[in-house]
Amino acid sequence: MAVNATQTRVRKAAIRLFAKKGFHGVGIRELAQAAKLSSASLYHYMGTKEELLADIMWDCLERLLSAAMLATTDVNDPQEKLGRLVALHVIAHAVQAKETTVVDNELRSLSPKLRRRIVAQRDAYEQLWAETIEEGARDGVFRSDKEGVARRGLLEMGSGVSRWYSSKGALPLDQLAERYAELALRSLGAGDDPPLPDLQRCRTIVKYTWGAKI
Amino acid sequence: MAVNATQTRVRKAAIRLFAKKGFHGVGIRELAQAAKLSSASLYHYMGTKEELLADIMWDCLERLLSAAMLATTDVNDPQEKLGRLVALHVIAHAVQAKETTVVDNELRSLSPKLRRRIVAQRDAYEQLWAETIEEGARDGVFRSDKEGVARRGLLEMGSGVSRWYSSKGALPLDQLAERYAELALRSLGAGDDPPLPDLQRCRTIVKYTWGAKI
DNA sequence: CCTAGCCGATCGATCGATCGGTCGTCTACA
DNA sequence: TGTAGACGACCGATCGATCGATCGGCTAGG
Repeated sequence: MAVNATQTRVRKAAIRLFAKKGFHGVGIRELAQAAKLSSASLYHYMGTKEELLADIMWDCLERLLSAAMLATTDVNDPQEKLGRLVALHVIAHAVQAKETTVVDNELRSLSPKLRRRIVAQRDAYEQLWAETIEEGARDGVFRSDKEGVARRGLLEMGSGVSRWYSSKGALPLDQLAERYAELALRSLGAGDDPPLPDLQRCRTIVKYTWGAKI
Repeated sequence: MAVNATQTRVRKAAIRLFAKKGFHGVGIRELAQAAKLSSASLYHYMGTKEELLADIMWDCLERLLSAAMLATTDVNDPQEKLGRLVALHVIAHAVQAKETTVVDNELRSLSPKLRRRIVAQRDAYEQLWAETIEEGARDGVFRSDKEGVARRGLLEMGSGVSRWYSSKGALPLDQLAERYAELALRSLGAGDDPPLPDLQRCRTIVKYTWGAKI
């Protein structure tokens, strides 16, 4: 966790640059300049460059996971539950596009040891989706997705939002999330006009989890 | 276009390494070693490292575009047309996972000048999807997608296949493509049991376009 | 003898990281 | 209250390694 202003500056700069150019495309001198520090001082606020990357990814995934749990713990209906997972995923990927871009693209830049920890965190998040889809299949409201094709497809679809979403775009964020939830539920066979999730709650949770923004 | 064995070796090595580690994560010495050449000799078979990347991306997109056109020119029914686009996209991303990974991830590694050419090619490909969805909406078989949300979502969904598909996985390629076509058509509101595209034709086209494989 | 194919040696630049330090600010004790 | 000393924040200089790229020269088949 970033605890002071300078450390926050380093993190913010790293997120922005890693998202834009990729981990290996950013040098520490460039990072230092963006954080208004010398490259030497950088090392007062981070471990190695790779550890900084892992910290950023871990932090983002932790928030995503806790937000998803917060949004679904009190829900039993699989349709509402999955709708919220999709909406939350989309909203997070729209509002925190840079962080999620780093999480989605830079796993390969981590050494095996650090990567394992991050992958475990990601798997925990995906497990929430898997369970929800399974519940829905058991209840007969979703088609079976034993092989995880739908789960993977829907996750990728939602993650793609971070690649093109713009707050100045044609579609307000709520409608975007709604459309994706709709798309997802329909693709799981939940009928042509599936129930839509509690968007307001999802937005509130995102706001709470990441602080300010939105 | 690769014209001789050595040039092909360079291309193959570059595709494999760029897909695995990212453009900036691969040095020319490493690339040379993988292609069984000295780093100096590499430059007999390529321009700069960046031009090599652009060549690879251009080549892959050109094949994808021509395959998509080949698969749809004689089709009028928007459902069949989109089903074929999705199936082709998925099959190509499964069989040519490394190439498509590079195309999807490394646009940011290109300088503006080279990037423009590649983006134009990609836009032409996406335009095929946009037109097909629009036709379907005009015919009343698809929901409207004026803002391109569904198009973008479905493209990202299909592209994600290259990230996890394995020929040793639980699902045979045909069934995978079928499931994605199904998912896509349902999400566009084409009913709960949409017609499935001519998979055999899609596979044949992929085989023809990339040669051997599959 | 020419040329295509190939390489060792090497270029200047940049990489990630570390060194020995300076500069204030804060605290503890006389 | 005065001051010695510990400390956090920060940086210029520099480390060895590697980066992408180029050079001149060797070799073998036509």
